[in-house]
Amino acid sequence: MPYGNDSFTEAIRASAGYIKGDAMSGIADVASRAGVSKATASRALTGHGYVAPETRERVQQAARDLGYVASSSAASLVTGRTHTIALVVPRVGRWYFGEIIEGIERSLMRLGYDLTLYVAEPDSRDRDRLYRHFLARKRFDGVIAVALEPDDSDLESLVGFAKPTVCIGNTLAGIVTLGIDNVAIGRMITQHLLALGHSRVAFIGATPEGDPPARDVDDRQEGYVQAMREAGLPVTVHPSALTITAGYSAATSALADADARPTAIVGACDEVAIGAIIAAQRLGIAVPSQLSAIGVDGHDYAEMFALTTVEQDPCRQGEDAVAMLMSMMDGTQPPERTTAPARMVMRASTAAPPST
Amino acid sequence: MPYGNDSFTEAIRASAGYIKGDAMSGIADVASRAGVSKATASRALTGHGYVAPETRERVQQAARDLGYVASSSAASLVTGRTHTIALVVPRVGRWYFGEIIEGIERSLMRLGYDLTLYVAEPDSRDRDRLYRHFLARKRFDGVIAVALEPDDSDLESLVGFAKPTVCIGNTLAGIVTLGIDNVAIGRMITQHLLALGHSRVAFIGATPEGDPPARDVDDRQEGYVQAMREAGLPVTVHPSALTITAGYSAATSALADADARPTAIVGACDEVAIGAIIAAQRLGIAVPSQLSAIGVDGHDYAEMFALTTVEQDPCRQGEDAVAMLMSMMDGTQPPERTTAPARMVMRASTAAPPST
DNA sequence: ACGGGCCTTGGAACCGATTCCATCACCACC
DNA sequence: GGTGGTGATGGAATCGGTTCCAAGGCCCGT
Repeated sequence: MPYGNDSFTEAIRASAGYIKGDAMSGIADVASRAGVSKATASRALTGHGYVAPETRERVQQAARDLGYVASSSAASLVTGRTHTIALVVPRVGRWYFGEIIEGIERSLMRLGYDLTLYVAEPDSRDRDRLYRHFLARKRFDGVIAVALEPDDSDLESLVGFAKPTVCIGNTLAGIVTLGIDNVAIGRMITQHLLALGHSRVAFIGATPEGDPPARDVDDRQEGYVQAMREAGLPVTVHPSALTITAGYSAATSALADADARPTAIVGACDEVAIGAIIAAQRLGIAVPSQLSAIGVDGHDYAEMFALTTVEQDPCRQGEDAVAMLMSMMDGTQPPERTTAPARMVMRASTAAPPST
Repeated sequence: MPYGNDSFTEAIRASAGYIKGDAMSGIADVASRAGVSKATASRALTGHGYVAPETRERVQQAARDLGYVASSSAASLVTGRTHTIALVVPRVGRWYFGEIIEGIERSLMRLGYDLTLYVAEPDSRDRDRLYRHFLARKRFDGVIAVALEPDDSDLESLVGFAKPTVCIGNTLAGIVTLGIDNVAIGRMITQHLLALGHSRVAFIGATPEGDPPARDVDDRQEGYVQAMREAGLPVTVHPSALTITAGYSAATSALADADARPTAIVGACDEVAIGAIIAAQRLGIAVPSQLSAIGVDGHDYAEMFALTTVEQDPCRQGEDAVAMLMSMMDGTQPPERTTAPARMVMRASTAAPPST
């Protein structure tokens, strides 16, 4: 007798802790309990093809009775669908990424999809493994990538997977993209400060030397530079990682020289701007009367620090990305570039510069 | 001729964007290119069973030539292994959870495992779906759950999955658990304040009415209560969510009454303690001369706020949880309860109470 | 009454791997 | 020389679903 006979499998199941073969029944069990063939049972449960309503009900009842759960390996083997979405993020710690993840997760859960999470810094050596090994297995029906900075060969393999792909927060040629208009926002917040009368405006949050590139903040910086140039004002840029702590350090040194001190600071993101506000407080520089600060994101903590900022909704962007992916899987191609909404929120961290 | 004949599948593949059938070759292709049977090819690639070294090399070369990637659905169907770990967290935004996720992800990536992420608030109605639908599919070889608060029926199904399970940060009967000793830490930080001479010590961060329970902070609170009782001092507890913002609000009202104001605050976690420090600053209460604050976690921002705290390493805990899971899959049962290390870090947020 | 279309169902092929079992070669040792 | 053990390999069964195809029943229009 071939392996896999009943008593053998039964023993395995028992040893694995299943209750009297109650769990782990296959579609054949469901079919026989409902008095139909496997084919009909499958149709009844998946909803594909014709099944008499009365038969469907009987099959579903049988499935319920047995606690039947379809084996997704078996199903994917033949359908090619995994009901899984792969999500690639550079990190999970930052507020922005956390919000996106939660938005995506919530949507997927509603749709019955699993989320496979890959965390890979753009420059890390894990990245190669990610593309050649993990993504290459194609255990997903679609990919959402956040702030992705692939090199050419990465991009090639990404396209080669031939799966629907949506990128959040970064524009990549040939890939559907969703995100705010960072250049425009960089201009907008800078111009807001200029309109208040500031002329010594510094940008904090440029990508530090040696760090992986981050297109989104680079674009905001670009917007700042454009606005300053157009106004004929000098550009001052300070590198900083995108955390409160890093923003604090960068701002502390940026504010050190009392003579050349800026009267306003553009933070690459809210974390940086908040760090700058805290730095100013510690240095005894009043905000906003002596120093204005503005950020981008709409971070949870922005209101508490009375930070004027441009709010975006990354959670919503995650949900939208999922919706776009689903429509792509149905054959509808969304526009290659969607601009997510953002709106400026005035708070008490910006004001006219000191009259001196 | 049955469906699935060559020209048909070829057409499908072509329409899906594959390059000349170059990609998507099966193990049969590899086998025939290497001049061996499927069985031998499988053994050569998986490393199970006898294969002549020279043959193995030939098969591997053939696989490389064809860009062969095994179908994991097919493999799981027969082996029952998915090479996936399910992770259940209540949220991703908080620092603690983010660190754990990153630690787990890093370990799993090294091991070639995928991570499926489920975000489910303990009390949400998604929770039912999580247990009955998502986890029931058993598309994983093991589960890591963080700060899980399952009800009895949830727990029953969790055990019923008969898969290795590790819980971080919360003790559950019959489940392998990893985490710091929250009660002891609650006592320790309270006693630290008492030793400095404080007698009006308030705890901020009790679970607000109606919020899902959180055993870890409840235990810290329990430690605080024990220490206060032992010292014969009155207990004061303020509810607060576990964020800087919430801690700020809670502390603001806790510090409002200048007469009965505490001289020291125990934060349920660092976020709350930091919120309290900010609140004190805004109220013009000097830290630490007029108010001491202490937290738990070792948050990224703790140093910046000079916060005395008890550091833990959730990232490391994530890595350890993965290691425990792997050993369980090899048949080694780790101890049911492992206490993760934590150490107190003295900074400038704690001092003797004002002499008045 | 008959051909055609629509439901409904069952039998069997199929997805792509893994692994059991049998076979065979080879060597060692009694 | 025969027996036994180990290494290497291939054929075929198997995992558990999904879907193609054939077949039968029914209703409708002519």
